[in-house]
Amino acid sequence: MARGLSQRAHREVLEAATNLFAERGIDATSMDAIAAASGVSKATVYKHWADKDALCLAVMVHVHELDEGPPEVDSGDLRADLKAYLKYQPSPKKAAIQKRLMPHLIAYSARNEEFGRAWKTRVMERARDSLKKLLRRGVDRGIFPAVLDEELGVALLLGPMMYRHIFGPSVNLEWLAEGTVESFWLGACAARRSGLQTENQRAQRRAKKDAAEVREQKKKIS
Amino acid sequence: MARGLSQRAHREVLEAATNLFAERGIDATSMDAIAAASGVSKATVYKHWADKDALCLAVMVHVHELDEGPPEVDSGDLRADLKAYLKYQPSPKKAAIQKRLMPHLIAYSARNEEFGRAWKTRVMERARDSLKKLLRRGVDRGIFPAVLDEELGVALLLGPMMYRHIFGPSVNLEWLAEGTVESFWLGACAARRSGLQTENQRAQRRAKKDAAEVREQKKKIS
DNA sequence: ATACTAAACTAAACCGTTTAGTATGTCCGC
DNA sequence: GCGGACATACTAAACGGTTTAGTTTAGTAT
Repeated sequence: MARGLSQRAHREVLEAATNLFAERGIDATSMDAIAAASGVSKATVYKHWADKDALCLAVMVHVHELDEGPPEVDSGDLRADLKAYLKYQPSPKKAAIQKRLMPHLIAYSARNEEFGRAWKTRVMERARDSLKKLLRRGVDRGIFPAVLDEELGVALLLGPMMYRHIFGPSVNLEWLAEGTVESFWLGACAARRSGLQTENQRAQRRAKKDAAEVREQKKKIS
Repeated sequence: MARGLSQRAHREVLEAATNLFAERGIDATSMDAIAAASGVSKATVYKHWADKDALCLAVMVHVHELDEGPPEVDSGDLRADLKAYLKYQPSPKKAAIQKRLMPHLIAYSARNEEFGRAWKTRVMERARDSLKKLLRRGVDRGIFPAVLDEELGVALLLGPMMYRHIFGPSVNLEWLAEGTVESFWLGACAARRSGLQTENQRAQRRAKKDAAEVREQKKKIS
């Protein structure tokens, strides 16, 4: 055997592609431009990735991996932990790149079905999982109502941050995170007191009950 | 003189461009494709608009004008009105087009600074104004705390809907709207009871006080 | 007189491949 | 351990074929 693929070239191309994508958009960035910017020959780029889509996916994974995500702390003060989670920003520079990259990723996802699915699950699933874990912590400690819908909770907490991300970088991040958690907190606690139950919860209970009945039926048949 | 520019051609091209943009994205839609789809010759398209960017802008304005926005009802039940507002979708067909167009608009805005600002203010300002009006109604009727921050309220209500719009069309719109309003409602009422005051409110009060002092000073001088 | 169509045309950009030649890491015989 | 042989990743450059934005031309319809 002989040499393996150059780590250096790989890294350099990813770096350049990330910057160019963030700066000009994905469609407006040619493979030639990436090769030129990275100082790696185009032929080599095509040795590392089959086509532009593959490179694109790699860039997204790369960017995503750079972002180690918010630390999962448990300070005992859940409300503070939630706020800290929403306030988290990866790093001064990385944040800027991610911010500029996001719109193009969204658009690209809208056009490329497969890529879109991969990206959404990969990127969002982590954030959602982390948040869900925090929410469950609240339920376990009896702070939130036991029937709290996790999907809804994630939307309520992540939504406003996304709104800001796309439409209003004018609004202060810290302040928005505070307000979002504060409102959610009050709402959740109020819901716990009143023993509220959402439509979705009811639907899920119905579904569960139906499933149970179906199982019952099947049992009888077999 | 002779004939003026054909209204029919103008309309037809806008229509075709809108659909193609929504369907394939802006970059992936060629002027040839637009001309072909509209049944208008390419030369004529270039008689109506100087270049692709001009047509692009016209499409955005066109789409935006099509959307008449949610009706401003006042049923007496504010909570129901809020839900109705968030649930609103323009029309079975228009909604689909706007939904598909949105990601591309976001990306286009990210690349075209000037267009981005114009679009964001145009599109968002209306939604925000409508929502703010609803919120003020709640404050006036003593349902929400008097110190309710409108900017925060808009983010809390619109954010989750946007989150769904981009990441989770899987989540049911009606259900999400219900949950969002319900949580906001509980949170706001709880805040009213506890007489809460957000950071931003405090900052604004400080600013107002400062401004008043400045005015006082100026008065003395003049 | 001018808005239109249809079609050809230009000039440039793009993706992805290929070619020719260079550099570099691995393995084998010694 | 060492040096040459070999395999292969690399560079630079060009190329093929397609696609694009935008123009032009010749002719038709209003």
